[in-house]
Amino acid sequence: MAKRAPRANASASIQDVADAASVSIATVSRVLNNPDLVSRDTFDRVHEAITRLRYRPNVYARGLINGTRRVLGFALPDLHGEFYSELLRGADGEANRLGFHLLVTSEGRSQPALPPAPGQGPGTDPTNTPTRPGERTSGFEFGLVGGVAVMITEPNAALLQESIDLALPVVVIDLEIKHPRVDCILIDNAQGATLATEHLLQTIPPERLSFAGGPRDNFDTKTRADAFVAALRARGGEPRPDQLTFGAYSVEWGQRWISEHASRQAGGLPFGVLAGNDEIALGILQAAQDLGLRVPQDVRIVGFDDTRLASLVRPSLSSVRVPLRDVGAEAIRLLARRIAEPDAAEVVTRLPASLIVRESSR
Amino acid sequence: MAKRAPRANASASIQDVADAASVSIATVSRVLNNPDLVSRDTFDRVHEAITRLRYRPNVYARGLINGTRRVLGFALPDLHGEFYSELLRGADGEANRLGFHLLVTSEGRSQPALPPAPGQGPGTDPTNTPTRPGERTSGFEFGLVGGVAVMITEPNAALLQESIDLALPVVVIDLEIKHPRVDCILIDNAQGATLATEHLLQTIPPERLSFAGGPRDNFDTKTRADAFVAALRARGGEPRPDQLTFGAYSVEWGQRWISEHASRQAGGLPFGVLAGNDEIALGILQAAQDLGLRVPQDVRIVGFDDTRLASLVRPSLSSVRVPLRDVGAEAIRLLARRIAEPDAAEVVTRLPASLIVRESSR
DNA sequence: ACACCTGACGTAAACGTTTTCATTCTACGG
DNA sequence: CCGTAGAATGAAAACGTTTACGTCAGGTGT
Repeated sequence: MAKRAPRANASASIQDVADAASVSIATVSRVLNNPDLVSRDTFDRVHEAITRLRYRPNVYARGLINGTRRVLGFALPDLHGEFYSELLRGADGEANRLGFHLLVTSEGRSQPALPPAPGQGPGTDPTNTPTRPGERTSGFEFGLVGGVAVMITEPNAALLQESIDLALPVVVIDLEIKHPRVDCILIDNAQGATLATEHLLQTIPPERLSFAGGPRDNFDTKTRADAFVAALRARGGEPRPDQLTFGAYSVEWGQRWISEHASRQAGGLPFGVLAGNDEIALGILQAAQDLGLRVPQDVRIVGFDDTRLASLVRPSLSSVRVPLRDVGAEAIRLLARRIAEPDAAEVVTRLPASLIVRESSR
Repeated sequence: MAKRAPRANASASIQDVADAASVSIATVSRVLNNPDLVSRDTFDRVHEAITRLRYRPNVYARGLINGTRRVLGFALPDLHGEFYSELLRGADGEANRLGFHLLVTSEGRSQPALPPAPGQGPGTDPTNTPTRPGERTSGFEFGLVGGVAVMITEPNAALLQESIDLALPVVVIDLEIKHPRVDCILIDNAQGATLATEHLLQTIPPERLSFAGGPRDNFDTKTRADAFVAALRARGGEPRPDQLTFGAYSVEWGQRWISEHASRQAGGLPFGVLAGNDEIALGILQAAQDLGLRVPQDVRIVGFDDTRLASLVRPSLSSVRVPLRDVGAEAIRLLARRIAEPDAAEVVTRLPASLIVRESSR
C-alpha cells in the first residue's frame, strides 16, 4: 500500500483517507457511492477516517469522471426587484431539496469564454496589450453547469442558443419554444388577464375599461392585452383603440397614463383600468389620488404580478398573482428531470394565475 | 500521432482540437494559456480548429489541475425582497466584471455533504430507506467555490466556520469578525442612525422621539438603537425606557407599535420615530394614518435601508440609505483580492450610510 | 473432492486538462 | 565544421476521482 505523506495544508484526498483506514481508494469511493458493497467493519473504519480527516471529495475530479453536474445555471434578465427575487427563491429552495446548486447570472455574459486575443507571434505585435493569461474575460461557464434555466431577453437569447447547441438541458421560462429537448414554463398570462378583466366588468361597463400595458413589443404585454380585448368582446364591447395603451413597466408611466387618461376620460366615472404590472398600477393609484380621484369609488385598478408592493400600499392593490416561486421551483424540477432522462418528451408547464382582490377594485 | 475518432455527440476535447490541427495537446493548451510560446503558423491553425470545433476547455479538468476556481459562493439568510435582491445585483455585476461566477444559496445548507447514512451492512437494516446513491443530501459545495461571502445568521454560522476551517477565502458581510484571513464589510449603521436621529431632532424634541427596532438580539438592531440613544444624549436628553422598543422586521410590528404608542403617547404632537427598517416604518406610516394622525404634521417617520418601498409609498418615506449594491460588489472585490493574495492583511470595509429625506419627515 | 458462486476488496485505466522535461531543428559564432 | 543557444514542439506525469475487471477467500451444491 503506497502510503503518501499527507500534505500539510491542503484538504485531505481520497488517498489520505484510504491510508488512514488501511484500505484502497476504491473502497473509500465505494463507501461514498455504494455503501452496500463494503462490509460493515470496513464501512465503519473508513467512515471514521473520513470524519476525522474532514474529507470532502473533490468536486472537480468527480465532475471530470461522471458528467454529473450538480450545478444549475439560472439566467435572468435582471436580479433586481421583487419579481426576480421571488423566482430565485423558489429555484433555490427546490435546488436545495434536490441537491443542486444555483449559479445565477443576469444579462449579457454570453460572449464565449474563448479564445484569447489571437495573433501575437514571436514578433512583437504593436497593437497588443499584455493580456495576462489568467485574465481572459469569461462568459457563462458552460461545462460547469448541468443545465440552464433561461428567461429570455435580448442579451441571453444567445445564451439560450449556445446551450441548445451544447446539448445542455435547457428550460425556458415565460416563452414557448419548440425545440427537441427544451422544456418550457409558461405563466398563464391570458387566464390572469381574463380573470382580472371579468372582475372589473362586474362593476364597470366595457367602454370605460382600459388596459395600461408595458412595452408594446413585450411578449407578456401582448398576451395580456389580447386577453383583455377578448374578454371585452365576450361582453359585447369592441374596444376602441384608445382603450389600449402601451408604455413601460414603471411607476412613471403609470402616473403619466392616468394624467393623460383622466383628462381624456369623457366616459364618466367610475372607470377601470387593468395595468400591465404592479408598478404601473401603483403609479396610477397614486397619481389618481393626487388628481382628486377616489380609489376605488372613482377608479378601479387591478395590477399584475402581485408583488409585495400590492399588499403594502394604501389602498391595497388588487393584482393578478403569478406564482413566481412555483415557476422557479418548476424550472429546477424540469431541469432535474431532463438531466435524469435526457430524451424524455418535452414538457410545457403552464402555471395558472389567480386574482387577488384588494381594496383598489372592491 | 494517436488520432482518436471524436465522439459523436459529446463536446470536443483538447485531443480533438489537437488532431484537427495536427499538433499535440500540449500545443493546444499553450495556445490557450501561453500564446507567446507557439509560432504564428501553429497558433492560427489551432485557433481555427478551436473555433471550428467549438471547443471549450473542460472546467472540471482545469479546476482539477490548478485550483483556479472562478466560482464564488454567496450565502445569504434569504433571497426574498428588495434587500437581498439589491445585494445580489451588486455582487453579480462585479463578479461579471472580474470574470467570476456566483453560486448563491440561502439558509441552512450547512450540513456537510458527506457521508451518506452509514450502517447498512449486508444484513438488511430495517430502519434504512433505499437511499439511492445519486440522491444524497448535498450541503454547500465547498471545493467548487474559490471563496465565500457570508451574511451571518444562525443557520450559516456553521457555514462560515466550515469555510474558515477549509482555509477558503471568506468575506463576512455586516458583522465584524476578527480572524486571521477573514475580511469584513460593514454598513455604518451607527452613522446612519445618528444622521436620522439628528435630522428628526431638528423638528422634534428628544423626549418625543422613539426608536421602533427589529428583534432585540439582532446585531444591526442593537447598533442602531445605541446610536439613537447616543444622539439623544448628545442633545441632553436621557431617553426613557419606553422610548426604545423592539419587535420584528415586519409591517405588522410597525402597525402594532403605532397603535400602542399612540395611546401611550402623552407627550403630545408632533412626535417622531426612527424605525428599524422600511417595513416597520411602513406599518407605522399606514396605521398612523388610519388612526387619524397626519404624516408628517403629527408624526415624523424615518425608515431604514431605503428599499424601493420607501420611494413608492405615499407619503413617501424618509429612510437611511445603505449602499447595498456596493456591499455586494465590495464583497466580490475583497474575495478576488484574497484569492490573488491569500496572506494579505485583513480588511474591514465600512460603507457609509446616508439619509434620504422624503415627505414622511419633511 | 470438485466446480462454482458470491462477497469483499485491490489494481489500474480513464476523465481532460496543465506543466515539466526532453527532443528536434535552425541559426550562428568560433 | 563543431558546439551551442534558443525557439518550437511533443511525451508523459500529475491532479483526485469512479469504475471495470481481477483476485482471493470462504462457502454450497453435487
